[in-house]
Amino acid sequence: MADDKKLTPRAEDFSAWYNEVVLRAELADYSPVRGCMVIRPEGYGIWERMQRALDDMFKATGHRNAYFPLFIPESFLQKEAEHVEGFAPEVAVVTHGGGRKLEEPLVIRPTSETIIYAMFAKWVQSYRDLPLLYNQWANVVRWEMRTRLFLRTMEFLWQEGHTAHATHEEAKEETLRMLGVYRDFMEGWMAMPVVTGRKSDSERFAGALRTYSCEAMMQDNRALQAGTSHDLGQNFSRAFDLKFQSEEGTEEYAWNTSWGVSTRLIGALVMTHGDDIGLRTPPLLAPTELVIVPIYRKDEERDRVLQAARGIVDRLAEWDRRNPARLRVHLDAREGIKPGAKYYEWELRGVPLRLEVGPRDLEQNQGVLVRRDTREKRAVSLDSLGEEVAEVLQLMQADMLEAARERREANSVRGPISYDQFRELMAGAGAFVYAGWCGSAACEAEVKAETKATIRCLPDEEFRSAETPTHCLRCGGPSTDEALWARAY
RNA sequence: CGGGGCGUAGCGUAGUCCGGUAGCGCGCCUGCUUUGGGAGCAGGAGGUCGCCGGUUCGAAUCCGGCCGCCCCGACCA
Repeated sequence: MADDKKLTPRAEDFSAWYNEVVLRAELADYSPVRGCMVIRPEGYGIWERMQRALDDMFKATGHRNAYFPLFIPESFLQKEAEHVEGFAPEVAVVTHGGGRKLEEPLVIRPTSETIIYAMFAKWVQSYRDLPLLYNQWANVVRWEMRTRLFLRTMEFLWQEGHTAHATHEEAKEETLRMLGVYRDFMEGWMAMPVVTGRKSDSERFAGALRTYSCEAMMQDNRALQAGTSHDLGQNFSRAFDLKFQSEEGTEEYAWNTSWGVSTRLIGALVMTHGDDIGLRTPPLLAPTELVIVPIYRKDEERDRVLQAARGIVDRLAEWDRRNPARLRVHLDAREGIKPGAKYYEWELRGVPLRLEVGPRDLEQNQGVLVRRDTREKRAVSLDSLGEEVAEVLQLMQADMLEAARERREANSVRGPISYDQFRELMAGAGAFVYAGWCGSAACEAEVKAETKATIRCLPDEEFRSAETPTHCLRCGGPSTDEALWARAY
């Protein structure tokens, strides 16, 4: 960094900027173990708020939490052919325990389908036992070659939903319902717009019939897969003998779904909303929504201002008890640090609102309220502060989503595009390109080899272009699906 | 695992070519003065120069080996 105090600008080096924000906002730090990370309180606080919101949404759609073990017998993984093939290369295996070699090695879960459906098989006999709607909050391990803070680490935190149903119809509904829940969360809580759709076969989850995903655009115009929902068909129920007796008395295999989002979402949040000053946290996910910075010169002023600031905290707490907004307020009463230094620090951390309170303000029974997203300053009366703050926070939440949506649309390309134009675009600024696809894996692979871009998804109807593409982006043959092409993380 | 780069204080680095007292900025500690957008002054703490070995009177610097990290590829939430 040329200037120790400033971040590398996004336009100069997006990756460097991202790392600096994560480290300096104290979201996370590198661990002594290669590829692993420590999530620090600032980052974990965001994760806790994500967890709370998602968990409520899962419960509201009928799911219950459970916990399955970290260790899985190696043989379990072998039972579903595609699943082993997909995960074997990145699985960590425990071969020794208690000073002895294990008879059967244990894999550390890279995902829990196998052990969960093995257990489901024990618990399900009749159609009356279905559906089973489970979720678990857990850590998983995947032996990644190249890692990046939050986006790809060898161990990460996530939730994985696993369900079993009597009919494929019901399982399909569940798969799409949870994709919708993710979308609602990402847009409503993270203020991050996503494109939903189905994955192509080559991007499908190992062992799934169909995979659906939420794809978000980061500020470098690359795509980030933010969440996936899988229709597993009967692949795992057959592998683990998850059968039930139907109403008609016949023996049937259950239909499964699984779906997950991870701490990667914190990385998505940074890359969606961060600016050259630091993080910008959407109010609903901010561990602290409002920071109060007292301003004073002399000792006499300090006592007066701090007392008033504490009064404001109390009044907001009181206001909070009467209103559902649940304001999270912090008073920065540290001495010996100038107000300006505090501003920079809280802006780096992404706290949505700041209230400056000094002697001049108190004379007029007001404070200066500053928005982190627009940095707009406004004097507000201390009498109506609760209402004012709640209102601005709500507005910010909406504005941030809208700003992110506008940015995404400004960097999306629709309509006829030549392959040369496409290559140029992918080599340069990047974009979400909606274009035709002939359905062949070969074309998809060639595009990837030539441009590093992949099919992020075959977008759901509402995201498709008004004019359906007629030709494949790569081969020019007849298009069977409109695809969203982009370089991805 | 293939190609490239780098390991010097908590962080960022100079010094390495050409061997000779290990320096700077930020941060940290103490004191005083400051405090409406990153404070100033004074004093101070902190280093087996990644590790092991060799050459030499003498190695951060030269030589050999090893380890680790970063970037680019193949793999991925």
